[in-house]
Amino acid sequence: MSSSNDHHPITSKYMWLAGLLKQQIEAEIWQPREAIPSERQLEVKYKVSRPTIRQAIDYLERSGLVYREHGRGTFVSPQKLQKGMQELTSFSEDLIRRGIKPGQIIRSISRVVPTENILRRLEMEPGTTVLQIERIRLGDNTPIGLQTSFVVLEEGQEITKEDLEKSGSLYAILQEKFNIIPTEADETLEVTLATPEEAILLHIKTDAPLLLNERLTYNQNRKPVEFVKILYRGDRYRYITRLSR
Amino acid sequence: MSSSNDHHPITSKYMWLAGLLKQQIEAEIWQPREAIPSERQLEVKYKVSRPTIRQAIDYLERSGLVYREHGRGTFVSPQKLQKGMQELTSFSEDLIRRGIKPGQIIRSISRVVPTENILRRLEMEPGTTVLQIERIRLGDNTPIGLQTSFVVLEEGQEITKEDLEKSGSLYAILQEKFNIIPTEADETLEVTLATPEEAILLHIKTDAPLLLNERLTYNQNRKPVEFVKILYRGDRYRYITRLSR
DNA sequence: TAATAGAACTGGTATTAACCAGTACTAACA
DNA sequence: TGTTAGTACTGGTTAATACCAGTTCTATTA
Repeated sequence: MSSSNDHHPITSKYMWLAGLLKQQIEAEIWQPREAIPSERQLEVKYKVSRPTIRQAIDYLERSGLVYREHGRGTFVSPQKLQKGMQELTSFSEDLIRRGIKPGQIIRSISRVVPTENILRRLEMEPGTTVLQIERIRLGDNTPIGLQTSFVVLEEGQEITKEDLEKSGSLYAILQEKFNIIPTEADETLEVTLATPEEAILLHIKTDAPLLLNERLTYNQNRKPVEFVKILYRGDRYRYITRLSR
Repeated sequence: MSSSNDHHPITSKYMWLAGLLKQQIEAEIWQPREAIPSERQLEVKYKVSRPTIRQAIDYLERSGLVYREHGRGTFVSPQKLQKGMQELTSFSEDLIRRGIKPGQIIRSISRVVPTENILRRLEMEPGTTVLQIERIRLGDNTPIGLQTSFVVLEEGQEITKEDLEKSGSLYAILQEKFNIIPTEADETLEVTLATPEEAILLHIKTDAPLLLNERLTYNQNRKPVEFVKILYRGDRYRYITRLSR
């Protein structure tokens, strides 16, 4: 099971075509709002049938790289570089994207029986254990957040401190070690004030305002994967997301 | 082929099928995680070709109503009622969904020349005017947010105080009066502290923590439609969203 | 000259037909 | 008895073909 391609594994002809077109769009062969070749033209050029062409363009449209106008053509979306911002991201992917160097201090990592509330949210049987990970998140080497994760793992599936220190990204480990792929998440954000303990860890004053981010993550089949609580320093973090309908 | 369906106008056979399946799913004909009939079975039952069946199921899958497993079948997603939470919503749609009665006090509505910063974000020519709307947002009749909207409107396109008071939703007015449909938005959330003026309007103390939500909304073709700033009372509002990749 | 009909493009929908690729169960085999 | 190979399901991919439905421009017409 070799990789050889990260974003668009060539598993099918339409994915190969989509990757090819994506490359050209990113190389700015066409300007934003400029039309790409019509489906009939692509059909001739790449010698594939129109259904396949349309499948490839469907994919690009869903990814937000192009938009279609009936009777006019298919056009390159403006806003280069912002691609994928709507994607479900991990903390480290998120910071890298903004040009900030991510870092972390792992405070603890152990199997625990979570509170009833968390157990219910993770849709688990009473008495089951989850992996709890407590981390201090750094941005350019200064603390910006306190994170506590509760990860649903079978008996025998374990993640070590070394795994986390090497990769930095929990999502990358889940995918590589256990083939668990987070695909959807419900998030809430609200304002809270720092407790004395939190204040010390984040190098701020007690009662300083914090951004509390709670996230429940699901895999492909809507099974809960992880519940996370992150307390961000109000003065050093801004949450960014993209919505669509 | 009667209507009886509001969200999915019957414009095509696959949409008709999708609506039909959606009704059955919502009527809980099949339990969550239970398989719906296979594509070949549906082909016979509804007398449509498999590509059409697949188009309908593609739509349902994107909507999050079902998920597919290669070699096993297509299954009903759990979590009824949460459908559409990932959608781009207006403030009022948002509150209704949570069972809170939305309300508003319109403080001002007028054409203004916005600041350079906002002009740039809305991708407009210098000197152009936008419609500025200042509102106090209410939840169950108490203030929970201060909202300032900057809406891109052509000369002649106007929205009156009466329009807003009647409908309550800016998005509904944009769609009905001018056929402008917001489809995507970039949002940021951060913590700020209340200025004396903001404190008075929101019935809180100066320097109380607030949740600042900025949103830039785009239409189908990625043209900016609206820039909004909303200051929420930290003690009365929790932001909810859904992410997916 | 201005309005209009139509041709020639664009993407959208639908059908037919094969075959590939996972999954799960069963019957034959060692 | 336990393993294995087969088979009959599932969804996934690709093709060839036809026609529908918007958009744009041009050449004809009044």
